[in-house]
Amino acid sequence: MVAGSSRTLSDQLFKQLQQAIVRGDIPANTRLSETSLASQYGVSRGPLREAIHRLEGRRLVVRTPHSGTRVVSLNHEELIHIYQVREVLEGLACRLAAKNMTEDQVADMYTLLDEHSQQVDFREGVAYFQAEGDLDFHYRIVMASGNQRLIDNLCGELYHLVRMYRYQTSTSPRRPEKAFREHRQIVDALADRDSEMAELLMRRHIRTARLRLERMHTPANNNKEYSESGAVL
Amino acid sequence: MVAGSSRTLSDQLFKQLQQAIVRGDIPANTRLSETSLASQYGVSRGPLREAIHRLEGRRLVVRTPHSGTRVVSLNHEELIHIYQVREVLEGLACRLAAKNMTEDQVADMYTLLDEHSQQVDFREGVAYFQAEGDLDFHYRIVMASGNQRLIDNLCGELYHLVRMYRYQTSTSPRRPEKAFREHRQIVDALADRDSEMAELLMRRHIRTARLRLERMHTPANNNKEYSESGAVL
DNA sequence: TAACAACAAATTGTCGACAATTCTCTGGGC
DNA sequence: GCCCAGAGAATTGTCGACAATTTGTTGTTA
Repeated sequence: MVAGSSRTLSDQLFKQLQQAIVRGDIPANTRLSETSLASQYGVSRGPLREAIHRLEGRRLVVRTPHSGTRVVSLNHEELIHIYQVREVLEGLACRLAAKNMTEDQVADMYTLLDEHSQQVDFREGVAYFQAEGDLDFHYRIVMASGNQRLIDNLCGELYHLVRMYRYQTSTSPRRPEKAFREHRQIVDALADRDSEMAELLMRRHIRTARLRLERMHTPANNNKEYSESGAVL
Repeated sequence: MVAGSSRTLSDQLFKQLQQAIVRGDIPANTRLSETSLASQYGVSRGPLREAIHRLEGRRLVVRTPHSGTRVVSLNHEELIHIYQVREVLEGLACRLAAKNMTEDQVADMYTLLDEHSQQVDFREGVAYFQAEGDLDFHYRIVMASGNQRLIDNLCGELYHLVRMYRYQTSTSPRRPEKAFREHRQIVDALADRDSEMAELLMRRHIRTARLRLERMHTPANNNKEYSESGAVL
């Protein structure tokens, strides 16, 4: 038991397993054996079962009675569905953030944009940095919304799933710059306290990503799980 | 063990407890003792703990380590937050339903409207019928969206919470008729396959309910749980 | 050779007991 | 009379063992 010293074993296991799944250490569609995992983490089956049940609540694993639990594996359609939900939820987050953000938080957003503007120029490893930076960007706006339920939905569930399924946007290498400009527009709207515009821009920003996903839909990769790779926004 | 014969004890307990909480048989903020509940339902603590963990995933109970779990109790602000999320999610559901609904489903919606139009006239017990009918109306649209994640979010979580916290709209007795007209407009948009209009109307419909909630906010009832009563939409 | 049935192995579901932590109540002191 | 400390009780957390169900295999039969 090395990291994440929570109060109870179940909490520790929950965090460890969640991190392992999101980071890809446990690949999608992997079967989670209770006995082997219990011995692997050096605990009994009781706390491990509870952790798995909580992962099920977060929709990170799927459980079938008497049969076993598997790490969630999204097909093309399910990923599109997630982006549809994400579009409206982040639109709401942006609208609320425009009202509730402090001036300091707005200033921090501009600082973040400056950091990203430097990274966009580097072609090496831009996918990874841009991906993490992008999630950071969205993360901050959601946190500033002040709506705890919205925060839980996005940061506690959807972002984990999105992080699992990042795609290389190989068809359009100029996408990072466009995404960056969109980010700038969004922050400008936040600074202006223009909540309507902020919601509209964020929805369009994510809708763009979804349409890109939909375009790479072929009968071949339908009903087929994706492998982890690059960034989409 | 009388009803809801699921495959496993944990499933049965989960459904029973969820129903008991939503229907108000177990009031909000009630402390759930594992031992007493276990003996009450005639099972061991193991399955009951797992059911409670799943309820925690659905956000119907709140658990504090080593201290116990309580039925969720929403204050005014949290209920507003739920309606904010509901507004955008149901807007999305309506937009998708306008595209995906079959002609038969549209016809069923008109049939449902006819049934409601008769109930609206009855002043006796109109709150209850209107409340259930309203949830039925929204429920069908969400189910027709075809987005499973959206369905889970709304029907599996938010609706249960909304059902727990229904308010008597005592300030405006003419609200049911207005709500009914709004429902009719929404169905018309669905029939026209006008997804933009459908989303806009549904969002406005729920926003109206939220604004009514916000108006009945006073310092007295802030941070105070509400009791179950009538309908808001 | 293919299909079906019975058996065996593995895995999950359930239970009761023990350990650790928290809350409460009582007693003493200021 | 009020506050703090400590012991006790109650509740939750954890564990190992047993029971029930599913799955894979093997053997038989058409």
